[in-house]
Amino acid sequence: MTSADFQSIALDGRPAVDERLLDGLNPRQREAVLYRGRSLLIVAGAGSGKTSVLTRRIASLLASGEASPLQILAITFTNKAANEMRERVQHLVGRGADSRSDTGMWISTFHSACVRILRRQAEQIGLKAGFTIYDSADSRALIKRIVKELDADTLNLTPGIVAGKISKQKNELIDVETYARNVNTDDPAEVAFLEIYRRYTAGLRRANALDFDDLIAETVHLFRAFPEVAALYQRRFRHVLVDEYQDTNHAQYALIRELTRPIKPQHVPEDTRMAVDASGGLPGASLTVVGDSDQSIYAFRGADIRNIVEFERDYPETKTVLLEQNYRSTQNILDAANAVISNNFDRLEKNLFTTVGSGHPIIGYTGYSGHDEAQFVADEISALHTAGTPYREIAVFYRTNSQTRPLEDVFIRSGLPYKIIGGTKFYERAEIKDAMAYLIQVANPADDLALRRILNTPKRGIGPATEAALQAHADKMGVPLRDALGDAGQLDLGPKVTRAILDLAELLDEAEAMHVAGGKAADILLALLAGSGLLDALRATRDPQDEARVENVEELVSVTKEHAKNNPDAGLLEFLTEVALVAATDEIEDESGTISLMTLHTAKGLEYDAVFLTGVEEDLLPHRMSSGEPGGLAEERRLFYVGITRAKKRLFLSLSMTRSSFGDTSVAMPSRYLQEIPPGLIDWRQSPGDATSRGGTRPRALNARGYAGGAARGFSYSTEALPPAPPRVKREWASEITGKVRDNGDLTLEAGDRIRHTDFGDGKVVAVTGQGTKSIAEVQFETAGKKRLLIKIAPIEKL
DNA sequence: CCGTGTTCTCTTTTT
DNA sequence: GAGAACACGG
Repeated sequence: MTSADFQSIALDGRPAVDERLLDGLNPRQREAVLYRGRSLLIVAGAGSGKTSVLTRRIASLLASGEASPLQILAITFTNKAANEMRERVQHLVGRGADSRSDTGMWISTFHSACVRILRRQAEQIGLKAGFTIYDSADSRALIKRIVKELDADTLNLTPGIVAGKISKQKNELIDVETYARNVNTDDPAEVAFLEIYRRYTAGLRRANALDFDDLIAETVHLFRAFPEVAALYQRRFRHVLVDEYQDTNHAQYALIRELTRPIKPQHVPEDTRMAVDASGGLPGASLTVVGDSDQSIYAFRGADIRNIVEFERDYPETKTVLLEQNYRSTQNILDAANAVISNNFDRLEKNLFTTVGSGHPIIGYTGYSGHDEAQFVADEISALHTAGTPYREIAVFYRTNSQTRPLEDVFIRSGLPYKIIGGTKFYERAEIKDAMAYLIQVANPADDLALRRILNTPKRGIGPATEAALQAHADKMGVPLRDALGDAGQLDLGPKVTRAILDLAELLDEAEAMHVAGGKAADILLALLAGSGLLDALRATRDPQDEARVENVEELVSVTKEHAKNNPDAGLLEFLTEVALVAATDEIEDESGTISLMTLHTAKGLEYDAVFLTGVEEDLLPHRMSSGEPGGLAEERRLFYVGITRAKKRLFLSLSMTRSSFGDTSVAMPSRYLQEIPPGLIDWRQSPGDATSRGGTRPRALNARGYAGGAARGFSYSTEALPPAPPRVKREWASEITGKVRDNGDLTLEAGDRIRHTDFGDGKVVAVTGQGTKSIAEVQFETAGKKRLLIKIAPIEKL
């Protein structure tokens, strides 16, 4: 591109772009595709077609010749989003957009992009290219060792707290030395934390390893310490685009900042064909960020909502485009979403609208137990499926992973095909981590953590005492543990143990030779499995679970083979990198005919015809843990908002009167956020009021529309779609939310007992099911018919 | 050193 | 209610 081209585009801001690229876009979206300038902020409400805008923007840059694929860097939140974007761009421009090869554009996550940069530039920051990426469990293990060494958990420094604190420092780009300079030496806890942080950092260094947060932070440090390295990437990436910008943390923000800095004249090569400015330097790359502060749900991970709210301040010449038209959901769903989110103050005013019409009402249901709630979900899914909704278009969301259990129980019993996205992942299974540890140790012999994991797996008689002896020897020689294995003969250990250690050393050496010679992950893994006897040991036991473990390890072998097939050039390192960075959503297969179960967090960015949002209860949504933190309740509300806006046609909100956690069950109350939805939008199959005081099966017509509650709370929403409010009717369950739930204590009933209910009068207990607080009595009333009542909280007395 | 049985923590969300 | 950490006996 010549200087003249650049100028003309910058001035009139309207490049000549093939009309077909703009097909079907509304004026705002067109503007977002076509604007040319230093920086662009696209505030994209949920479902406003931002992926479409982003892909067309990239395609238009390529099609008009303003950019070559090489000059594009697009950052997404997940690998799945990256793949999808790459495919769509490819489809639009009709040519290769392969980010894997260095000739293509980079469309990847923050973490993948940084690993690519760091593997190339590893020496500069004192690492070897084969560095290990520690996942949270690995970091936790290392921290745990250190905490134990220092006996630090005595003063509230548990591994979990320390891990969170270290992560926080790194996300704020505060390294150990910076932290040390500002530490309050009078506070023993802070001093202890500093020492842990120091040893943790040293431990990672020694192991030639980086944790998740390091991937970003170290790249920023690299760019700041070596301007000529930064210039390499600044010259290359002339167009930087960031998706889900609201969830970037400070380190990620700094990374973008470094990448888009103007390039100083001394870093501009003589022969550049790019447009230099008056001083001989190059202007910074153009930056496009897309985000929605209403969907910021990762503050706990350091995401800084200010990054988007204050974007215009940080990049003063920024153009802002607001996308409010929603192409995903029905008006009913959007009304609910708008009403909920409008309770958050301090936000960019935004109101989603659609032209598709109001659609179905939102369906609500209150179960007696988590199991009962799950049964409702399963029944409705069966009905939807019968009516023609494919399973893959149905999703069930929940706040915490522990809520999956009753859902799984019922789904299995109902024969519904489902897949849990995230949760206990394949790669977190012990046997997989064992096999992976062999591979990691081969790729990175300095990784003591990986070696310790496999030292005695499978059992070869190397216990804690032997490990300590090896470690002592390694420390004395100042070498990694791995190098100590070869010296086992000098350590005065038993002949059997010595033999075992030397065998292991030999096996690892052989595998390392394969790796150095460019061997494939699959071949190396097979050699390691055969040589170590890991599979044989699992096959030999009588533990029935080991059968599944064998299958899992075999599955891992297929994964390595599959990886080699898809990436012919990839070796062991590429395989390990990919595994380390897989995200929950990457597991979703679009073709599969299964229902997707996932947390609200992993639901972000996805959409389904029918969405079930379960566990809409106090202490769950908002989660109990969130109420203590500043902004916690607002973030939980955004989480609820994200969940609602995933639904295209049907939305189901459900909760339960009781919830079991920790083994025993407790009474749950409806979420405060339910009150924020205009009551007329929800058709309660069984409202919280029905479930507590009326025993269920209340005629639906009474619940359907027109309760006056809610409006009093002062939120604004379009009333046009609703019928006029009838004269004030008793608010069905408002008081139940803030007021106390009735509690019958240890009242126990059994079949044959006679009871009196405040609404239904006298009746006889037919049967009692469930345990403890969950027990339900089936009662035949003299006048009201048969009802199911939750014994602990129903308004009843024993006669 | 290994297996078994017991107690104790733990659940927020994740790249 | 599960998984990890610890204690104890072989």
